[in-house]
Amino acid sequence: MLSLAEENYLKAIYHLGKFGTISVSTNAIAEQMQTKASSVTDMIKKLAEKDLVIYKRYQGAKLTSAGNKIAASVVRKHRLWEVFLVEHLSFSWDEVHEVAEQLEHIKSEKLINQLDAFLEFPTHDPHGDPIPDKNGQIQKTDKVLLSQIDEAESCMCVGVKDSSSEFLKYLDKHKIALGTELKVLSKESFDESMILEVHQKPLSISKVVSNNLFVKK
Amino acid sequence: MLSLAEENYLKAIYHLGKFGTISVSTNAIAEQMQTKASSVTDMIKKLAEKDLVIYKRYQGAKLTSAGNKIAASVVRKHRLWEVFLVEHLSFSWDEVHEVAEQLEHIKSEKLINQLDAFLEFPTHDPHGDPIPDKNGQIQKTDKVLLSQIDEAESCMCVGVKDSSSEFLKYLDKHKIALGTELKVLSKESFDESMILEVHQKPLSISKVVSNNLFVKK
DNA sequence: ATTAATTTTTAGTCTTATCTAAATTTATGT
DNA sequence: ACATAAATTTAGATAAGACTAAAAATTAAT
Ligand SMILES: [Mn+2]
Ligand SMILES: [Mn+2]
Ligand SMILES: [Mn+2]
Ligand SMILES: [Mn+2]
Repeated sequence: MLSLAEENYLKAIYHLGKFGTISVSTNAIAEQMQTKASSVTDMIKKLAEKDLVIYKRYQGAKLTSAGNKIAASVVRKHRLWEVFLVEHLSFSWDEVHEVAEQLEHIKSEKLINQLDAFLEFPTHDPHGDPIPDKNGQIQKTDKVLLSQIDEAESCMCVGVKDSSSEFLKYLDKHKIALGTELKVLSKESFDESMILEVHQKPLSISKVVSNNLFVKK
Repeated sequence: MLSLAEENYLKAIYHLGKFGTISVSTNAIAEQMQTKASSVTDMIKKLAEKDLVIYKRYQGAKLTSAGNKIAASVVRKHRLWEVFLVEHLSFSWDEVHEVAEQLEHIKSEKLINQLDAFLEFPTHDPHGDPIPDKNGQIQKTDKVLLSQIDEAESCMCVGVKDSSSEFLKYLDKHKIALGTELKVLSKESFDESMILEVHQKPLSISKVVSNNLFVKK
């Protein structure tokens, strides 16, 4: 049984390693975990000892299939709890992350399977991120950043890249939620800002925004 | 903000101290916590430092009002989660305790208040134990042990003193649940066993059972 | 009132997870 | 190729929470 710290390190490597093939650098993990590189070295040695990561000195760490499975299970729990908080406890999407960070470490197979059923087997969390299945598999979607959309094209908001409370509140303010239809009226090449049509009204957004909003055509 | 260990010690003292007035002995806490007396001494010193318990060397520990409030809040969370697991996630009453031991440490005011509302403000957990309110107050009921009931009297099962999985499964087997009506047909003075009428059928139970079942007349 | 038994505390050690500072290895620039 | 910069690891320290063994205080028994 893994400690909370071990689970968090695996999750950090999972998120940074994107597709499992790349080795993640010590410094990158340190930044993600808000800790020091020396602490990371200690931990990845321990995880390597348990065959959860592959570690070669000065070469960073990569999840093994056992490590990937555990990390995916933690992410699965995190995202299922986020759905629960939004759907049943009236949390808004900018409030759930902190609590889910705690709930993701609760250890009970039955709990998570029953929660999954109670929520009617959701496929995505409130931020549009996919929920891994029991085997850690995620169904990848064809979402793309809003900044990639051409002028005059329409699309639907399906996720956020930056899920900070600040960005989510910005979206709330402008009535942009998952499922909202967007149309790109024009793009300014100078600063890469855009004018959108949202709910029949024009809205000017900066590149920071279009680069953090996932859409589907 | 308190650590998980600190919260568990406060809860142990809360459960052992019953009405808050009595000092709880180091050994009693050690047994409850499944740890050694020396570890308890270290911890109650730390809790005394934080003004959560009153500690005098060789005299055991007693919760302060601040300590009592925190302990009651942990118990509140434990019992609310137990209700959630039984009512919404199809857990049986003998499966909830272990998971609630973990969930009781999740820190979020909003979470617990929303959970309370979602559950429609339950007053008792699946074992018949009262749920403290936001201020740590519990409404005491007039429940009594089944062993105290006289021959020919009827009563209703309202709680269990022993909430071990073994005892709960024994009750399940004999179709005794909270709300079940019981009638004492006879009492054997020799071994203090009883014959009950349950669901229109006679059932012989030992003193161990009648001493661990709370009823209301 | 002593002695013996029990309870509690102290002293010292261990593990986990963190840190700082110094040493080492790898990457980069000329 | 060599010097310098950056990244990573090692060494040593610290804090929380647990343990064992020994000492001290309290309680019980004669
Ligand atoms: Mn999150
Ligand atoms: Mn999310
Ligand atoms: Mn319980
Ligand atoms: Mn209970």
